[in-house]
Amino acid sequence: MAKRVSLWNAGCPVARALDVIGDWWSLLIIRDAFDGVRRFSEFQTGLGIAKGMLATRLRDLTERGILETAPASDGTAYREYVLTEKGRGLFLVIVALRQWGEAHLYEPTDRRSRLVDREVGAPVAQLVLRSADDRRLGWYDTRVLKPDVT
Amino acid sequence: MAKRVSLWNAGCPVARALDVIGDWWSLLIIRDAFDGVRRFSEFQTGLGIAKGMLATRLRDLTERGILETAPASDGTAYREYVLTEKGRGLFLVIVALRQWGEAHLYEPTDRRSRLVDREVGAPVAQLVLRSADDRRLGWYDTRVLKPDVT
DNA sequence: CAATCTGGTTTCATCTTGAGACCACTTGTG
DNA sequence: CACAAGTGGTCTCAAGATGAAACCAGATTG
Repeated sequence: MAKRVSLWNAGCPVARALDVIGDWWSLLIIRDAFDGVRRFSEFQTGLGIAKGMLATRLRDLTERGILETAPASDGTAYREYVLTEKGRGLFLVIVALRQWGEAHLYEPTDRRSRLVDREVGAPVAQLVLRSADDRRLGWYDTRVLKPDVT
Repeated sequence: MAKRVSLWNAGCPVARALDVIGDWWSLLIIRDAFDGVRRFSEFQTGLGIAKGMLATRLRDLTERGILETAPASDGTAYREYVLTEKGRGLFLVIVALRQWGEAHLYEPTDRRSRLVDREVGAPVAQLVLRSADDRRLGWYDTRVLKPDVT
């Protein structure tokens, strides 16, 4: 049996998150959804994903409460896929991936999309992790506490 | 041909990042690396991953400059896998996933690991996106600028 | 120096993915 | 209203990816 392993029962939120959105296409679909893509065919042509894959991904993401379907906003009888509150919560995951990609995967001259402040049009600031009392924290300043062994 | 699609050439840093670390196991390996795991067998038993998979993942991550090998720190002749600077750059991606998981995938009563400030032992603050001039930004305050069509 | 541990590689069965044919229902066009 | 085209899928099949387990060489331990 080579069924894909499930991480759902891990006591680690990272593992559980990856169990839900950790596959090849999910985050790309969600990224496009943030960019305003809503229709099946838009996702399909934009991502170049096989229709079958897209259909199952959209169904899974919907079942997991990350997308929801809505009647088409243009008045036609078709459906649209829109991010739920839970799905919109993934915004910072996408931003973190984007900033890492920008910093480590592109040459300065490479063309790439940029995330800008809608109001001013300027690139957004780098994400920063802070402590509860607002000190700047690097990875070496933190520690993962295992779940309480109640 | 059902070869896995490559996203490397996308003009989108999110896609390119997912091309590098977007598969099932990579981020989990990296998470464990942040938690101090270094040895093959430690990764293997900790993750419950098949040895073959782990071997190829470690090789890929090393080739891609996210991990590097070093002589074992305990003086034996074995090797260790350690995050590079580029790999450590993924810290905020892991944190973002963790915070999303905590917020949306757990009941308040569920046992789970927590990320704390090493110095004080208190949970870290929520990540926040800010504009260049330090205003707080939500997803609706931002926009993705397509690459310049030079 | 024999037993065991570490860090893999290989093999095989099964699952997932990608590509494309096919289909029902909706819309647009005349 | 009739019909062509568009939308949103499902189904099938070949090939790639994954998981489990056997196997192995070199390092370490007793």
